[in-house]
Amino acid sequence: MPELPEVEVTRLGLIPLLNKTICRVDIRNHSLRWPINKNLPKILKNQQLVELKRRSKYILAKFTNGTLIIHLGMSGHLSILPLTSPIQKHDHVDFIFHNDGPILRYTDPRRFGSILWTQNNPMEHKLLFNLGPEPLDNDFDANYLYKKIKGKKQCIKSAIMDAHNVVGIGNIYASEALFYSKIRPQRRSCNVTKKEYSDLVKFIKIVIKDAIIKGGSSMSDFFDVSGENGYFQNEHKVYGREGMLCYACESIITQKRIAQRSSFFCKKCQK
DNA sequence: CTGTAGACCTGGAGGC
DNA sequence: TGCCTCCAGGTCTACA
Repeated sequence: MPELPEVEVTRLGLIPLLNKTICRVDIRNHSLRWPINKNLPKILKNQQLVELKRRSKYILAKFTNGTLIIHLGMSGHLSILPLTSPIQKHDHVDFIFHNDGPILRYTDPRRFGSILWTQNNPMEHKLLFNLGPEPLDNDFDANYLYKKIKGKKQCIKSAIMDAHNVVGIGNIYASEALFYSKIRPQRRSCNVTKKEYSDLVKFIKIVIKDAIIKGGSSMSDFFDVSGENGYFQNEHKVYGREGMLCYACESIITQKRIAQRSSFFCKKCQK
C-alpha cells in the first residue's frame, strides 16, 4: 500500500492526537514483521504523544519517554476511531487515548509492517541510521544522485527504489517518475545521462509532492486515518495501465517484470 | 562490495 | 461452488 506520500498523508492525519495521553494499549496479535514488545502496554500507559515525524516510510511517534517507530509494510493502516468501534479480523493493536477514546488502531492483513519502541534517538535506530536522503530535501539533487549511482549496473528503477540511495520511492512512484523523465525502467544506472538524472530528480520531487497534496494513491485499500480515499491513483500515467493508451503519444502501455517487481512504461516515450 | 532471489503473510482475481 | 495459481503498495537477509 504505502509509499512515502501515503505515509505522509497518514502522519498528517494523526496530528489531532498530539498532546493526548495514552490510557491503554490492547495488542491482539504481536507477530508483525518483528514481534511487538510485550511490555508496550505498560510502557505507554500515561505517556503523552508529543511529536509526530516521518523518516522514509517510518512514522515516528514521540512520547514522553521514547518513540514508536511504525512502518505500514504492504498492507498496514492506521485509523482514528471512537472507542466503541467494532474489532475486525486484522485489527492488531489499539492505542486508546484518555479514558473514552479516541482509539488509534493499527490494521495489517499481511503483517509486513512493524511497531517498534525505542528510548533512544530513533534516527540512530538500526533501521534508520543509514538511509539515503528524503526525496523532497535539498540535499537530494541531480548531482547527488548522479554521483551516488552513476557507476552501478543495476537498473535505474531498482536504484531509485533502494532506500540507501533515496528513501520513500516505491513501485508506483518509481514507474511514474521514470515516465515523466522519459527513461525506461530497465536502463542500467550507468547508462543514464547527467541530463536524464537531472530530469529524474526533478520529476521524483514533483510526483511525490503532488501525490501528498492529492491524499496519496488509493489502490485496492489505501485510505487515510479518517477512512478517506486519496485520489492520486487517478493521475497515474503508467502504473496499472498496461494495455491502455499512453496519454502523451497514444501507444500501448507495456507491463514488464523488472527485478521481481511489475513495471509499467511507454515504449515510445521512454528511451 | 554488488546484485539478486527468497522470505515473510493474507486475500482477491481469474482460470478450470 | 471449490481448488489452484498468480499477484499485490516493502525490505531485510542470505547467498552467488
